[in-house]
Amino acid sequence: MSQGLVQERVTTALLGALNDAREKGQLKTAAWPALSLDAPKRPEWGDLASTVAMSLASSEHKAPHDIAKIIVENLSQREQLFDRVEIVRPGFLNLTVKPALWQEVLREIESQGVRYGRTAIGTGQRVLIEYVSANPTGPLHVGHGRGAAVGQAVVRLLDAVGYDAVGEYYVNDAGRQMKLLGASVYARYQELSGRTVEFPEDGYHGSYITTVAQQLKEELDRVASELTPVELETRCRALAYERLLGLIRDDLQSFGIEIQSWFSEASLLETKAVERALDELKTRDLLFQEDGAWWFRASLYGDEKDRVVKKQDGEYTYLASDIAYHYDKLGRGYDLLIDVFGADHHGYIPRMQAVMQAYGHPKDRLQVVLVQLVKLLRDGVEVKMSKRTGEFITMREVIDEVGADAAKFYFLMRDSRTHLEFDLELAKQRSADNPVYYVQYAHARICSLWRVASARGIARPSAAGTDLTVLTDSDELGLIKKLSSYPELIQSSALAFEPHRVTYYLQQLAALLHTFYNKHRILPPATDQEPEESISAEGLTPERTAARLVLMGAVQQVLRNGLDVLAISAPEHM
RNA sequence: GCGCCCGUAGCUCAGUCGGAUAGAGCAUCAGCCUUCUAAGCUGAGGGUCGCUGGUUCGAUUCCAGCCGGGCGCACCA
Repeated sequence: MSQGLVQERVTTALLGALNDAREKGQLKTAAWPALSLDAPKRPEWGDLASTVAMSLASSEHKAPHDIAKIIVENLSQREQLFDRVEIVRPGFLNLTVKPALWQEVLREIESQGVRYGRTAIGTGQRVLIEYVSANPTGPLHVGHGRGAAVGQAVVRLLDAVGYDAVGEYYVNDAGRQMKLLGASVYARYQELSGRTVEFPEDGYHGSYITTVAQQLKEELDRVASELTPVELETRCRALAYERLLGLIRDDLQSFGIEIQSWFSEASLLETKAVERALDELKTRDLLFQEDGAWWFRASLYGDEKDRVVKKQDGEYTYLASDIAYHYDKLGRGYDLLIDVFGADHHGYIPRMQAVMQAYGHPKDRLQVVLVQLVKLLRDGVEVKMSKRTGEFITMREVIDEVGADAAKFYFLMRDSRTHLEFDLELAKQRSADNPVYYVQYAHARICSLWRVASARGIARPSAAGTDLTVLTDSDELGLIKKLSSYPELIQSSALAFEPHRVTYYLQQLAALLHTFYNKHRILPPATDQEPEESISAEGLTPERTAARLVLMGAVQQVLRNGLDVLAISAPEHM
C-alpha cells in the first residue's frame, strides 16, 4: 500500500510498535490487520487516527484501550514523529504529527513534480480497457460521452499506479447493424434521387442518415449505372461506415479522448479468428449443437443459461465475435481486461465472465465498469431524447455548448453506476456554482500569484531552499494534510476504477485553497501602498511569504496532476 | 417471476474492506471587493442515512426479509 509520506512513516512506526510488543510477549496476534490511518473528523482528534487497537481486541482477548496503551508504550520514535499521542474512549489512537513532518510533504511534492501521486503497485501488469465501442452507425450521444470520459480516466488512473494500461475501441463493423446501416442509407439515397422506396424495418431513422446519403450522392450517382442495387447498397454501407467512423474519431478527438487502439470486429471474421475461438471451446467440450444451432455452455460457469453462438441460418451471433474478441485479448497477454459497459448491458457480464473461465482463466480477469445513463437538463428541465426516432442530443452538441473540460468534469463527478444529472446551463456557467471552474480557478489563481510575484521582483522559492517551519497555521497544515493524502486517493480510485473520487478530491482541495487565499495574504502588498491592517497584519515576513509560495506551488502541482489524470486542462489564466 | 444496480438534508450527490457528535455543493437567509483574479470567501437553518429484524463492544456501512425506482432476462447488438 503506498501512501503519503507522513502516513507511511506513521504506519511504519505503528507496525514497529506492534512487532516490538509481540517480541516482548505483550501481544500475540500472528498477522496484523491492515493499518488504515484516517484523517479524523474533528480537529481535536488529531491529524491521523488508527483503529488498530479495536480491531485487535478479539484476537488478543484484551480490552482495546489496553492494546492501545501497549502500542503507545512501544512507539520508539514517539518524540520525533508526534506532538501528541492520545488514546480515546473505546480504543482510538489519535495522533498529532509534528509540523516538521508535514512540511516535508512540500519538499516531496516539489521533487516529484508531475510524478507526485504516481505509484508502482501495478508495475509489470498489463491491462486493456475497452471503452466507447459505439456502433459506427451514427454519431456519439451523451451516454457515449460519459463512457468515454470514464474509460479514459480509468486508463490514466491505472497508468498512474504503474500498470501498462491501454485503451481500446472495439468497432462493430460487421453483422446486422452494418447491413441495416447500408440499407438505410441506400433507401435515403433512392429518395433523394426521386424514387419512393420502403424504408427498411429496424433501419436507422436519424436525420444524419439522410445527411450522409446527401454527402454520398454524387459519388453514388457516378457508379449507379454500373452496379446492381445489391452492389450499390453494399457500397452505401462501406461509404457510410467510413464516414460515420470518421465522425466518431473526430468527435472523440474534440472531446480530448485518445484511443490507443482500434479493433475491428470484421477482422475477426476475415482472419477466421471467430472459428478458431469457437474451435477452442469445442475442444474443451464447451460447445454443443441443438435445434440446428451451436450453443456455448455458459451455464456451466454461473450464467443463467447456455447461449447461442451460431444460429440455425449459419450466421454467427454477436456473442460469437465477442467471444473471439475476448479470446484475442487474452491471447495478447493482458493480465487484466476491463470492459466499460452501458448499465443496460449488465446482464452481459456473467456471460463474458463465463468466457474467461471457459478459456481457463479466473472470471475476475475480466472486470466490468458500468456507466449509467445521463439525464440532460436545461435550467432544471429534462431534455427529452428519443431513441426510436433517432433524434437525440449528440456528444458533439454537448461539447460544443459547454466545452470539453466542463463536459468531462461533469461526467466524472458521480459514481459511474448512478444516473447522472447534467444541466447544460449550469455546466457552462462561469461561476462558483460550477465545480469545473471552481477547481480550474484555484489553479489559475496560483498561476496569477507567480505573475504578480515576478512583477514585484519576488523570485519563486524552492522547497529545498526555504525554511518551511513557519508553516504552522492550521490552514497551512490543513492544506498540506490534504496534499499528503493525494497518493492514497489516486491508488484507491485506480484500484476501484472510480475516477469520481478524484473529481471530489479536487473540489475539496480547491475549496481549501480558496479559503486560504481569501484569509491569508501570501505576497506583501505593493510597496507604494500603506501597510494593511486586516488580513495582511499577521506578521507577513519574507520568510513567511517564501514558505507560503512553496505551499502554493505544491497545491498547484497537485491540482494539475489530478486534473491531468482526468484529462482536464489546468488553465493559467481565466 | 428471476437477476443486477440504486434509495443519505428541499434538490443533486460524497462517504460504507464496521468505528467517535453523518459531509459537500445547490437552493434559502445574513454578511464580505480602495488588497495576490469576487469565476472567490464567512456565517445560519436544514437528517428516523427507504423500512424491519439479525451479527457486533459498535451498523448509514455486513447479512436476511420487505418497500420504492431503474435496468436486464433473444438463434438483437
